[in-house]
Amino acid sequence: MGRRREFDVEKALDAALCVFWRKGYEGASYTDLTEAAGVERPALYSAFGNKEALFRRALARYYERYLDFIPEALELPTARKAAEHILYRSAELNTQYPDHTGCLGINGVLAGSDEAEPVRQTLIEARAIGEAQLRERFERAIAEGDLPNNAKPDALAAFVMAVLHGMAVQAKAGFSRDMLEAVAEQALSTWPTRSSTHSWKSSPG
Amino acid sequence: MGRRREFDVEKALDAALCVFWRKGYEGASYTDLTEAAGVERPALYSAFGNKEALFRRALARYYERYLDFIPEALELPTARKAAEHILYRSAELNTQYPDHTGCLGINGVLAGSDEAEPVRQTLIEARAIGEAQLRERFERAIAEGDLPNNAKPDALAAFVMAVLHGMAVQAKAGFSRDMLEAVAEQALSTWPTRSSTHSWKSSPG
DNA sequence: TCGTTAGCGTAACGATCATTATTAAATTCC
DNA sequence: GGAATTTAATAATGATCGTTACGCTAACGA
Repeated sequence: MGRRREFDVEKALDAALCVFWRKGYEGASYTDLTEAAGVERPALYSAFGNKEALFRRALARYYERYLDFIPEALELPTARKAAEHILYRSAELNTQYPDHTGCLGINGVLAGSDEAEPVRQTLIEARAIGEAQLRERFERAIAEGDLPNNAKPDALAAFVMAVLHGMAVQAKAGFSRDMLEAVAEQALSTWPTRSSTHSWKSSPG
Repeated sequence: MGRRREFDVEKALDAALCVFWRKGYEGASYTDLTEAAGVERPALYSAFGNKEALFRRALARYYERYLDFIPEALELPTARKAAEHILYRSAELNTQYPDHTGCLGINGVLAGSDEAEPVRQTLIEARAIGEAQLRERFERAIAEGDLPNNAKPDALAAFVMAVLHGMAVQAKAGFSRDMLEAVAEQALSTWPTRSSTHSWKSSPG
């Protein structure tokens, strides 16, 4: 009995998911969410509860709709193939939607409101400067013969920076120094293989 | 001429730096900043300008006071030693202050206000679940002989997750899919060396 | 000692935040 | 068809946000 709902709850959730993905949890205002969903404020509240509950619903949907490659990967025959699948599919997911790049989980606490955009740009620039310094150092290393000629200094610098960012996120998640150093050691060492020959040249597809 | 300042501007900046480090840019309210600095609001405004300018000052101070190991590292004789120095010193920096873990630059857009702490915890748990799944998969790989017995599944899983987080941050900074795939490839490949023997067992100190 | 200048501190500004009372409209049951 | 009940939509809630008038106090030059 009673009046029936006029808007599609699933569509509204998808719209909210995209807003959270782009602006993060705190950066997404309820005004943003209602405008994206095309629904008035009390309608969203009655359908999902408060903002936190709505975000949790969006996060769950994100895992089942966009992070489905993780359970896929875990069933691949080798650990190497699993890691490969996750890394490459993540590279795709992080870049395929120009208006909400990155990962919802990270952006949830990494992105912010529009007013903070200048500060975000400053941090992005600072990050890029550090990476450029590292790349130049690696270019010098190639010239000095300290790195092989076929080494790619830009990819190497981007990789080290990625590990740095990853460690920073993990530290905020409570990782100990020992664990972070294990990550660093892994980044610096070769991937463990059964045979001691380690001549993979992986191809994404 | 006129009255001279009663509070130490440097101390106030240090206090603001710690608040930004812990709560991020948007998560740090002016009330938080003034309370940490032990200074009334207009005093902070007159000394630094607005919140954004204060954050930029804090960021500059962070680079010169805490990220001084980066220029240090760039002067080391080999690229490998440079990367090693940066990674291990970063592991230390990210964990040595229990009340403001991680990196100020990342936290600036990753941390948030206290009200969002439950959501942050949810994201941290979701991250940990993904890492645990990966670790279990790698444990199985060792049992199946697909990974060597001396492989450390927890470190390996943490490493892959670190690269994932790093890629997410880089995607938010505008990286293309190709660049992210280069990062993934680097993570999956061995570190390039002059000699084909790659038997580093690095020690942090 | 007096006028000028600048920092201090209270208190308020307008804007926006997430959340909800409240009233009007629509649908089902009796 | 009237009563019950759920949703829609307007508009307001109290709180907090970053920012700033404004009056008071302290220190300097004359």
